Amino acid sequence: MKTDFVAEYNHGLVEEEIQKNWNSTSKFSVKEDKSKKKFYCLSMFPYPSGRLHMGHVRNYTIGDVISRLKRMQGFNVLQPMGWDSFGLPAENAAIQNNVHPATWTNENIDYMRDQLKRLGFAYDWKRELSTCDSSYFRWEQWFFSKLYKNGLVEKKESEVNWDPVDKTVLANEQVIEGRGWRSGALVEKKKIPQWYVKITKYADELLNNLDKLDDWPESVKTMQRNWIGRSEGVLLKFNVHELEGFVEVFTTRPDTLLGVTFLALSPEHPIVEKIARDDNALSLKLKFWKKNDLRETDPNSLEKEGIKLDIKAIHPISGKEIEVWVANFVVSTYGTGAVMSVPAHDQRDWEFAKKYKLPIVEVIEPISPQFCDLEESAFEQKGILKNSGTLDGLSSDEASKQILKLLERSGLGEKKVQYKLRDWLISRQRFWGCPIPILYSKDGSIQIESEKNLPITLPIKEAISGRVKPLADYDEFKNISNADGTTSLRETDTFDTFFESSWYYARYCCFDSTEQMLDERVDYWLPVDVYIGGIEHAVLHLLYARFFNKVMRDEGLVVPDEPFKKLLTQGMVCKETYYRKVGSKIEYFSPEEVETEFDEKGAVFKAYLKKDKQPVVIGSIEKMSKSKKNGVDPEGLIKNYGADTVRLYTMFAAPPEQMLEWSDNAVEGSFRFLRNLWKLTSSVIGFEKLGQPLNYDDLNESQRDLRRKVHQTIKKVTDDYERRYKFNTAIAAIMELYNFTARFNIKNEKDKILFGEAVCTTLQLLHPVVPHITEALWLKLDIAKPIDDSWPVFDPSALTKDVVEIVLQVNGKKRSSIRTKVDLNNEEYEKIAKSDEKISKYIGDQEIKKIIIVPNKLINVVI
RNA sequence: GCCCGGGUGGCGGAAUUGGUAGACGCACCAGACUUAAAAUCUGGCGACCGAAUAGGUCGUGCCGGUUCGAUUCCGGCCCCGGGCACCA
Repeated sequence: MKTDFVAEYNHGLVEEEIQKNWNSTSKFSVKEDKSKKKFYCLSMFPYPSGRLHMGHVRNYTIGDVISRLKRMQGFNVLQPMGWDSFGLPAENAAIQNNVHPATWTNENIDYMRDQLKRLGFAYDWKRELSTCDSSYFRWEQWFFSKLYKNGLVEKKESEVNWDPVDKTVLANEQVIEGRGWRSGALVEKKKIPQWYVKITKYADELLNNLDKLDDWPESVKTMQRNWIGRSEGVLLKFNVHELEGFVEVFTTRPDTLLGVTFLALSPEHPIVEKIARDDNALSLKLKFWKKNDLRETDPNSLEKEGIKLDIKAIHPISGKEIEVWVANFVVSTYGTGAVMSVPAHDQRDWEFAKKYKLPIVEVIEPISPQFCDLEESAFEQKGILKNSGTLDGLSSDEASKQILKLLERSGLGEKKVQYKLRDWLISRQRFWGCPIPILYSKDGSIQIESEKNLPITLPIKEAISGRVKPLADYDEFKNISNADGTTSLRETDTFDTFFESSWYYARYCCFDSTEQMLDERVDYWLPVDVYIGGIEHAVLHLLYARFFNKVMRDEGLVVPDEPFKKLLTQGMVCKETYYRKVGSKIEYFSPEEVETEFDEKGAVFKAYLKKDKQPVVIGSIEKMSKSKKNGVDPEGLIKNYGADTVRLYTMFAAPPEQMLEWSDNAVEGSFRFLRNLWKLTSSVIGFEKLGQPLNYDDLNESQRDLRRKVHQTIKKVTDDYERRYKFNTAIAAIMELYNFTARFNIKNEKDKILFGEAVCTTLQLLHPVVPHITEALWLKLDIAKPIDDSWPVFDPSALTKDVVEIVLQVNGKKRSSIRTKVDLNNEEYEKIAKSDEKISKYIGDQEIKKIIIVPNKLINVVI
């Protein structure tokens, strides 16, 4: 390094110089190398919203620490970055600011790319991708046509949220209190044909493979299991003479079949809709229920209601006639949209039966005598059959088998596995998305776009006038003239943006392939070794990506069954809030506007606004957000303290999976540490043998202590980074090493050498977290070998001790401690315990029952 | 309601296999330096009793258990965060 550094730590200068060096050598650019072990470290790519927030900084710092460690350990590390650049905010910004979504998006990408570079992440920038580029999404369109040909795609009618003013479908999140979030219009339920991908075909594999994901958090796996929601049961038919047909129901409790006293159909059930056509009263009631949508109301507070239908169903076993009801508590989208009601053994049915005075027949008795009063509630557990004819006395499980056999024989029932998971609705009526490559002929037939016509791009002429409309409004996009003189209509829906993010991890491996979606390079890099991102993607993105991977595997595009070997979900970044209540409204204040007072212990007990000196309420710790005014802009912090300080603090304040509470004071502390590190390292400049192997014979006690501390720290930090992913404790250990080294007295040449070794090791251990300052200092020390060339390895012989401190306990309570030689035998330990002054005082004249010895650690005398 | 997490000083957090609870950092307090302040350095810092830098008692959400010994294991309860939610 040519710059002569001043004695003070100048973060701006250091980071600029070091980054210039990285960029000019494309240091983190990688390619496949079969001679090296690969490591693929991926952080979830951002939506280019405008600027980075602290959540991004945390996410990407975690990834960078892991990547840099693995690089130092000799792995061939791939760490790419890109942009999830299709999506609604661009469309809204476009309409508000009269710019094209692409313009807005690309400006944001440029700004955020600079921010990422300023933070010094070791990305292979040549692989950068943006999902709104046709070079990316053309392969998505190509892959969609594969799915189409394989029957994994279908178009079907479903109910969606429709905004009548904006004339567009809204996602559930965009419906606020029943109104469109932008137009404010009352949202309608509408049935329109939509494209679906049959994720349910992979339900079993998606579920079963979760067991193989040993390095995924249990919570995420549980969430996916619940989302897939597999349950085994029986699908059975109740004949209905009036309809010359039957009602099908799904049950997980066939053992309760003889307790069925009525059927309950959902308000959207086809039979109900059919009857409602000639029944005004019923039709009105259905409309009323629709208005008070069950899905948006607390089920516990919603009163169960129903209407008896004028039809009867025949019990498949007893042959008795039972009533058929429409009931508002039956969900139309699960199972068959109809249930067999067993009021004695299902709480919901019980409540309904009580209200409408329907019969309650007990068919299951508790196994062990336990109090169960059907006047109070239903008995939902398994037990012993009664009132079930020949099945009486059987256990629930045995009875279930028998009933299934009976039903199968009569053709009225069969075994069935039911999932909560539904097929994935992928069409969106939006402009800023990837067009679905489908054509409709005049005769209404559907055709997939031929491969040679891909990519189907968005009409971008509008860039001039800015404002975008739904794709359906662009005639030149929609109307297609075919070679044979006929005309077709193009599909005007675009893909759900989760489509793009479901396969980007694979595309990074062969980012520049113009001929194929994926090529043989994916075999080298996949699967991703560590995937880092927010827990909010636990189900949606992570389930879709797993699904995509399996379909790509079945297409022969990738090899592994699962895309992400380890998943690391980082916690939110939070900060304290301050507010005042003005009437019913809450007004928030940013921490900078607020002054706080401490009590004598240092606890904050009073806060008031700087400008009017009046008190404000100290609120809870919340996720950083604009509305709570508690956000911290990374850019200002980088300017003031440098990227290294920001990186150090975000890693030090909390373990990655936990919530991180932001504290400006503590950031200052991290900066202080780096400044001190700069000073300490400066004192080593010009020392001999820096970064060289040393001779460790004939060390005195204090030299051995220093060396032991160095090697203990290497051991702990390696384990914390690599196995435990606990960067906070790794940094704490390095700080301890720093404190130890700084207090070390240099008295001779050998001291100097060991001191130098300690400082160099500190820099190496810290390098993944704060790469700029450590590399700058390393260069300043003029060590030939690059800092990131190797990872220090601990020397077990350095850890040995001659003397240890032993804790002396009486009845498990610490009473004394003593320094002894290591590895004494039991008699010696006992002797030590008995001869200790304090211990003998506690023993007095009492009898010693036993002595427990943990070698080199603890002696416990039990009296 | 169900399913996951979690509860440790003034605060963020540590204690990895049951073995010295509070590492590391922040805040706070005191001292040094300074005309003064900031910065920096040194020391203190769980609570209580105590003149104490002597000694002791209590202490990891609450109640109980196992153990020589429990923040850690078991049973019951309370609170907080997150997810799902009339899923038959």
